[in-house]
Amino acid sequence: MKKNTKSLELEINLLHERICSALADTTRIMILYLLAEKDMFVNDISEALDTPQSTISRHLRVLRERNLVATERQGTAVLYSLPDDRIIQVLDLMRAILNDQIQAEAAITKSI
Amino acid sequence: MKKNTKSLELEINLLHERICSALADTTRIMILYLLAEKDMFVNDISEALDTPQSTISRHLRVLRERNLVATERQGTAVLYSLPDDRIIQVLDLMRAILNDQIQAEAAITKSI
DNA sequence: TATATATATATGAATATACTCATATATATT
DNA sequence: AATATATATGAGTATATTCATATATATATA
Repeated sequence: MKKNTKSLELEINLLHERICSALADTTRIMILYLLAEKDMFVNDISEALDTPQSTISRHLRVLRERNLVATERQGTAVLYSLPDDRIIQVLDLMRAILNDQIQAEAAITKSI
Repeated sequence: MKKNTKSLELEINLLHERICSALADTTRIMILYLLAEKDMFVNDISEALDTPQSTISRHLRVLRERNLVATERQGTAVLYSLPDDRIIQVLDLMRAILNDQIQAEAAITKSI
């Protein structure tokens, strides 16, 4: 009987990789944090991050393809929002780990 | 007075990106889940994943550089372990999101 | 209906990074 | 010397990023 270890299911690991890849970009991380505060249109994000609309549009596409952002048309504009707040929990948890790493490193540097 | 929004600190965002990048690879995700179950030597991981030692070693280096794995020499061998279980929490939370996405999609497909 | 606006999509080009494997060498330990 | 691992290198392949530009589509307004 082959043990169907959760950690070794290839298919879900590939999806998992796709989610992580979506987060592996500073611009997309910033977009997600912006959307955590309020829903925004593409141009709002483009201005907030001082980045061309086509570039933001590509990043949004990556996030949309992985269902990390949702869209809703409002008149001529498309409003972006977060369909699942847990992605912010994920990001915050990583930040907590990061902050601890930085503090641990600072402590080592100080003690030398 | 400039508001120092947590979400827009570039420096930490770059570190954040590096953590996410480290997770954005199926092999590394599998390595982390293996190490969540027990500490392992490089050759153990290499066998478990049926992947050359040099490839595993490169992946471990990526994880080590970001402090996502810790090392401890035991005789001639080097034992790898997880210094911070929260990285598994991060991965599990992503899986939960993924599973909900998959189920939502299945529900839509069924209803058509 | 015609026009303007907002966004998506497509394409090309330049650049960069990452992955894999194979192979070789260096280093630490027994 | 033998073992375990790290490190380095090269090659092939693949993917991602950015920007610029152009076009397509949906909607609102005149």
